[in-house]
Amino acid sequence: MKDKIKKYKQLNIKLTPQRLAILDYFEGNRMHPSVDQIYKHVSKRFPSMSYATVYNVVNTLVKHNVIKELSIDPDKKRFDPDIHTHHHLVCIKCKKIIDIDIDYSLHVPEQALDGFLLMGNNIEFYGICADCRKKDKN
Amino acid sequence: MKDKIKKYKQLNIKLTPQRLAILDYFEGNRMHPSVDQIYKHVSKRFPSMSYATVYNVVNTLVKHNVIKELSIDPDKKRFDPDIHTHHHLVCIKCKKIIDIDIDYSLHVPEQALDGFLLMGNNIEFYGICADCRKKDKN
DNA sequence: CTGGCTGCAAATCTTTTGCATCCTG
DNA sequence: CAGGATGCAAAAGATTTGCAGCCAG
Repeated sequence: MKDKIKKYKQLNIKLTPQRLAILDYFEGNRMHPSVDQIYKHVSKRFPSMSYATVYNVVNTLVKHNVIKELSIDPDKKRFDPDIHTHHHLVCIKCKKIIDIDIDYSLHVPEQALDGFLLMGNNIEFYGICADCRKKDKN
Repeated sequence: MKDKIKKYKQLNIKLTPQRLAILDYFEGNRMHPSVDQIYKHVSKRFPSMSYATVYNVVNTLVKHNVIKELSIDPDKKRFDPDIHTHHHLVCIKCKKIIDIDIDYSLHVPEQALDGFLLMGNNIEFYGICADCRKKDKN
């Protein structure tokens, strides 16, 4: 508990109860939630929470590099509390996003870059998750 | 010209002037436009064109596998008339999207898949494009 | 001729903004 | 105590929908 607070303090942002609730929700959360999901979850214990605050908080956290904004779902932004480089399996049926922790070092030839300064890459593997495959069989 | 019509007829969709105008705009277009850009371009020659029609048409084309919806830009959907598997360089400054035609065969170990049925992957290389690098130097 | 398409307006959803009030540091 | 954060409502964008009239096949 104390550790958590200490960890959050390093972020150099004001720690309000709302922010702590959202940080707690992200803690160890592997579901890459949308603002909507964050709001629904956090507002249970925090009925006064507003969408604007959720947006404010996630935007702040993105700016401070605590979470990452994902553009995997074209319909709404989703957020990833794991900021170290990794990739994703994306289910095209239920839109579940699963972390995948393999390091691929992809080379792009100079000629293809044509002056582009390469800084990194995101790999999105798509397909159908185990759950959806099970459902299909029914 | 005839070829184009013939090609479009294979799509098995009604060919309206609006659809032809949008298909023409996509023809050989490498800029991965958003609905907004499509509307602005096509409505020049087609002042009666409405946003709803652009949305209808691109959704139809996506369903018929003529174009691909990209989720690279979290703020708006963008569309790619090149449906064969390829990847992208994405400029984090101007959001320009550049095609990259290298085939990477990425293996994911069974154990990481854990029942996930893998169907393909998209790789998004991010960085800063030549144009933006030039501008920065000024 | 007929079903599907267009165009318009309204509705919906996501995200942002303005502002008064509140509270952390 | 001050500056930044919250909460609310309103605004701004993106996208969808309902529906009457139109037109490609």
